Amino acid sequence: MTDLRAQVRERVVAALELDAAEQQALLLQPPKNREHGDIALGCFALAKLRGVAPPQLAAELAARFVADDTIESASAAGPFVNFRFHRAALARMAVAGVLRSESPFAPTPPAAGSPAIVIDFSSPNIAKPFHMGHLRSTVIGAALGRIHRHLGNRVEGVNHLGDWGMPFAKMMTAWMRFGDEAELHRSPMRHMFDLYRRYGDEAKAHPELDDEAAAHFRALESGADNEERRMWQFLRDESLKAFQGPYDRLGVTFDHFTGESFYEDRMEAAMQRVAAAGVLEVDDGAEVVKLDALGIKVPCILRKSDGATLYHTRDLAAAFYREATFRPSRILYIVGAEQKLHFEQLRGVLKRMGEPLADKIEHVPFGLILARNEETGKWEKFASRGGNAIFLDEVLDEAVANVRRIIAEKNPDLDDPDEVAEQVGVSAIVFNDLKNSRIKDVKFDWEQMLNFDGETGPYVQYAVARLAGILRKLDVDPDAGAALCDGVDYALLADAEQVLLTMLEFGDTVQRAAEQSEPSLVTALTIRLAGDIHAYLRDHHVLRAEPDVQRARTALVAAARQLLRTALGLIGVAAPDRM
RNA sequence: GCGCCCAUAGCUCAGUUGGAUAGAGCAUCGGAUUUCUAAUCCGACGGUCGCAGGUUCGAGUCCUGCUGGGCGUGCCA
Repeated sequence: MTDLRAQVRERVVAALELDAAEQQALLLQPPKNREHGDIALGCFALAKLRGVAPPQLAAELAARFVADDTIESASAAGPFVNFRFHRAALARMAVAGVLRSESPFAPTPPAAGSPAIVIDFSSPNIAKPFHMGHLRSTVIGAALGRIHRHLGNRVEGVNHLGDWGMPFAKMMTAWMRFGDEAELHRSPMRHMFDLYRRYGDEAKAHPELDDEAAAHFRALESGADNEERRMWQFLRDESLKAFQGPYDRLGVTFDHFTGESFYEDRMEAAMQRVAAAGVLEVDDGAEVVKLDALGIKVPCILRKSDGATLYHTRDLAAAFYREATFRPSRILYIVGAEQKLHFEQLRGVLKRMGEPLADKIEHVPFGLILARNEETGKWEKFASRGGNAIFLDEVLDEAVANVRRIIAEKNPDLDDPDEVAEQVGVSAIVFNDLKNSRIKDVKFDWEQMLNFDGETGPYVQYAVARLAGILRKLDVDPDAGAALCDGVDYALLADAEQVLLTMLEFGDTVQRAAEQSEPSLVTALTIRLAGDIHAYLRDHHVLRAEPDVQRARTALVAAARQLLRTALGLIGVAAPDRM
């Protein structure tokens, strides 16, 4: 609620002549019960600083406050002061703010020379199909990228592909042992997935396969132009081609496709830096950095006893590279919560080296995707090897097909049902993933995922479609923007205060989403705004309204549609005007 | 064993540096459509916020212990 807060804050600071410390303690919040006012100040912290009782300070502030043409009143209620805005001012801030593309409703242009936010996300392992497990990192990272760009930050989105190391070496081993040339060229990803499962089965009985894989990895890392290298290149190319499908459907793009292999010739320099800092030790033949002093019991291994590099080695080289190339203020790693230790170790190594870079490393963890075990009824982690990995395309197709059925039933005359079904279906899956706090596990439930009633993507999209429908009937260009503000009497929108107040929370919400790396805050706001709109439209007709009222409501409808589209856009959800 | 995360309505979840009477959706039940898209709206039902202490004027929120579930725990990523 950037605008409301700022205005009240300014007035309170002036009324009470607050010093810097007191201003820090000034906490403005929307009241739980909106009948109290539009924004409230709990006087507890402030009163403590001044050594007076909170109700007394509240009363004093309310008495000193002078109403103006923006803030209508300030009234004390016990230890709280409730501020109320003139309804016209509220409407003007929200509706004109949106339609005139003012901050924070429109993207802020990036400031010259501002530091970058690097976002390491998606990062699937090559030679494996893109499955549900990859969805979370992909949509959370993409949403955070858009949110930061909206705020005017420079963003470098990096797909840190798993195209190096043992997982890949295992795939290569499977290929050399069980691969079928014709099959590979006919359906590369399918064949690779079969090989992957076969390796898993065979390795149980024959652990020596892992030794073979390790040998293949050493051969690849030797840099020689050999069979391993040719295989690596082929599988990498095929995988990237295959991944492009899901990325296109999700509308996700990257600035860089620098996978682990990119750091092949940068790891040596990174190792030398660690050695030069004097923190590298040899333990059981491996080169490690001990982190006990930082409270991390497990040392960070940077080179195996057989000389091969590891995940940590590449992440360290990547951190150095990104620092030098992008000059970032933050490097966000959108990686599952189960890898928390990995990033603590990475930070730990940098800390022990005395690198300020350590504080820029931010692991943004998220919960697992769980499947229901039909026998026990309990939620369990997906066993990707057990063959119950669900391909993303499969889920998207199912959602789209379901939308297609609903369209046939509810809106059979729609011009482009397949296109709309794709938009709505894919969005439903993305929306569902970004709905809850990212740290929560996502329970993969077909029934719930395909139910489009209530707090879902289609619910919010439907609000946009209703709003667009009204503008269409009015013969108003939905994107007319500022022109729609002409001659509007904002006082006539007093009955839309719930919608307006929610709209005014947008700026603060986006800000918090960026700070906390929590896109679900934006998702939740779209649900609330859509709900407010749906409720408002029930009792407030636009087409049948008197001319003055119609003009004001038209502006409101256009602004609400535009803001919903902006907010949905941030989380990667498209909003068609008809559905 | 140790470390970390989670626990709020039957289910899935919100709850903003601790603040006013703990809120939604799903499910169930009841109602609203000659009126801008009923993928909607309105209402009802539903809570010892896992348990026990503690800090505080005030705790779902902070601290300690416990219980239950999950994840992780040197040569995988």
